[in-house]
Amino acid sequence: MGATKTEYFTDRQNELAVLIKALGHPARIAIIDYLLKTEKCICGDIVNELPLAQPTVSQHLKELKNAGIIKGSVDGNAICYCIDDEVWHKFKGYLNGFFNTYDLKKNKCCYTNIKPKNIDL
Amino acid sequence: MGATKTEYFTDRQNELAVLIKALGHPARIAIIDYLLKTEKCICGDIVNELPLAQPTVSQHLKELKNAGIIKGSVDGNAICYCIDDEVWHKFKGYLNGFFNTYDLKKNKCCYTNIKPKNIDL
DNA sequence: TTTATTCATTGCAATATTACAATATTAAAT
DNA sequence: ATTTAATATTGTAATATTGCAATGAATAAA
Repeated sequence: MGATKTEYFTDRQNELAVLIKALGHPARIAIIDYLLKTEKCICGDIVNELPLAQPTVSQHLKELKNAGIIKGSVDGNAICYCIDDEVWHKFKGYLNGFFNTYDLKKNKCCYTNIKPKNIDL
Repeated sequence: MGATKTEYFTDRQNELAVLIKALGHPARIAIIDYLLKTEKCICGDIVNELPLAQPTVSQHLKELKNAGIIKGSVDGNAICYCIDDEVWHKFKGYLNGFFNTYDLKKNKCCYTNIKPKNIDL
């Protein structure tokens, strides 16, 4: 035990979980924030921007890269990291499916619609 | 060391990371999938739907509840879980900010635009 | 009031994540 | 060739997550 049982879930569920999980840390949100707001996607700039040591940032970049969300290219002495267009749009599509489904459903939940007298936990 | 340094990040980065992290597991994606597709949001139905033992599902439900994504109400002998409308929309708003920013940016990344001759890692 | 039923909690083992110092690697500059 | 600069990797400690059997708590049914 201890390891996620990915074999029991659908490909979509696993793929989406990998992408979402990779974003599920404030440092990695901060990295994406930075890549979205600046033209400078050099690793050293990201390291300077974040309040973490260089190896820690490198590790977070690696996780984002493993999930496919960012990609890196050699730029002389430095590494340039940027968002992977294809993966980003796939990710966006998955999430749109999620959130649009909810809108269609119009929150027909038992708490608000079926059992109004129930006690909130 | 070992624990996330939340104090160094913005409230938005931390809040978003908590929401995203809570979704970052295929079982929890599956739970939300189920809540989105059915009217029956009874805990036991979720347990039957998932390929995991009851205590494990209970724990996943607890994590989604702790993050605020779902809420539960007592329904006699059972517990009814459903998506929290307010949190869900806040979540959606955060994510829209993310993905719309990228569209505006039009992927002006060093790899594709600035340094076309670089080698992909 | 027993006896089910439903769900949560506890306790535990396995595994994964987070963080960083120290070190390695690679390319640029001298 | 040596040194410098940028980034990755390794090793390690602390912490968190995943999963489940066993047990507990609360309500419903008998």
